[in-house]
Amino acid sequence: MGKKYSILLVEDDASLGYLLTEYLRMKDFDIIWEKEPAKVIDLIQNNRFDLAILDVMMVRVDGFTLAANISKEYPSLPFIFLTARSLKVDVLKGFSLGALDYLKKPIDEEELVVRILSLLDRLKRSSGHIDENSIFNIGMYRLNSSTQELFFESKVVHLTSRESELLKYLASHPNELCEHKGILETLWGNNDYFNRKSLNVFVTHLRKYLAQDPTIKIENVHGRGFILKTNLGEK
Amino acid sequence: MGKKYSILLVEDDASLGYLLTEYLRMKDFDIIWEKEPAKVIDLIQNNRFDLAILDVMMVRVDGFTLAANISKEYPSLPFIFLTARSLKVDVLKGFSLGALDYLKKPIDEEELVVRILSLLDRLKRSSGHIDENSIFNIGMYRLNSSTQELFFESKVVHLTSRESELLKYLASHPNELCEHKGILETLWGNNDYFNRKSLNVFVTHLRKYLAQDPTIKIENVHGRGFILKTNLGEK
DNA sequence: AAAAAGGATTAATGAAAAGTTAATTAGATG
DNA sequence: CATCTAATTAACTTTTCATTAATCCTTTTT
Repeated sequence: MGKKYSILLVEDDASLGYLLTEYLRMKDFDIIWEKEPAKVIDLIQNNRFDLAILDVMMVRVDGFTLAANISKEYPSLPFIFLTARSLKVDVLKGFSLGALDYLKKPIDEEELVVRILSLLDRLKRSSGHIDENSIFNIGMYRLNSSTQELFFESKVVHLTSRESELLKYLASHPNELCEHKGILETLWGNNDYFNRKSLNVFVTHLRKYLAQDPTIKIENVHGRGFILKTNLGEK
Repeated sequence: MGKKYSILLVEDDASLGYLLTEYLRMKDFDIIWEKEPAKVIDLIQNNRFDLAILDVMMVRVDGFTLAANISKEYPSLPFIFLTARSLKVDVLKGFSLGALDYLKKPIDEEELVVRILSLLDRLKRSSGHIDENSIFNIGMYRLNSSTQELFFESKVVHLTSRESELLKYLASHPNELCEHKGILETLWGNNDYFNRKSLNVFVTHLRKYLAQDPTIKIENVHGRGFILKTNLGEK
């Protein structure tokens, strides 16, 4: 399955540190807990982290200074703050340093986890990889792109992989123009005359499958691409 | 001079809505405040937003349901929740619906702004293609230059690429002289006798499309270029 | 006022794009 | 190797749209 996310927790408070470490580990993160801010840069140098969680109020060094150092050396490492200080000026400072979130104590572990996952999933997605979501509602149809099945009322049609990929692509951007280029590069890896011809064939296939719901339609924009329109005729 | 971010605020509480609208507008966001959840989908259809801010507890519809509807039709529109309910289960639900953040009342406006900016700046960076401003209001018409659609009342006209590009160019400089040279070089890449003839043909097309609103008009300035005049007849 | 240049409008043309159906190729499976 | 399946290619039709042409109208210049 998906690889574990790897997280660096910098927290000099023993009980909170222990609690979070255990909880996050239970939630299937790879987590390293460092109590000593001075050792952090070294740690980052020798490991690959997806995210750093920094306490703002630590005894030896404050989290802001630490964050500044980290992002100077490793600007691509995302980080969030954890803090008892919920002074407004601190929140603003946290974000101005480039933090992706700023959580106030008392920390709710579950909330921490969903915030972390929301952040990391989004980062992963934006860094080029396709989203894993496999169920798409398309008008009265439903596509399961991992089984390549298209449901309508009680019937099921098994799509071929190309058909399914194309429909998934369109359904991921409903009511938006999907340019030829984007489609071809995503599905075929390149954009040449013949693949373009292929694309037309698959659009025809999909239109045939989707013909039973008049509120949706694959439209062509001459010379540009296709749009999957939903909600046609709604007021 | 980066482009303004465009934000949809859905909030049925008049005083909070007013406060946030004014504050965000002051902070240089383009903001549309909608009190009526039922009208939201329509608004999204007719505008381009960078972000939606949804109140969770509204009288008619709850924000979660609204969010679910929005992200079904427009999954690429990012949204965050704003709420008095800080029940843990709600926070979790909010994120599970795909929210990018979940802010608890009382809202600190400054914090709201830095969180919004943090989100949007990151989205912009990651999405590669910053959705060029593609919606233009032209009198009673509305152009979506990305899908090449021109809306008037409930009707839609599909423009050709040239028509759409030209109207976009004119609408980007309303009430200003657009010189032949500029138009031709932008749309055709060069400025010769035949392209100029072509330009005239497209101006005629656009005039025909835009004929139903007497408050706008494409005027010619002899020997120089064209002007898209808006607000004609207003005092 | 006549001539010349610019502009508006409509229609004809031709090339490219899209749509469709069918044939072919390639890859898998047994 | 025979069979099946799915992607690609081919062949052909239809549609779309930018360009060009033709004609008439308007503005500017002389």
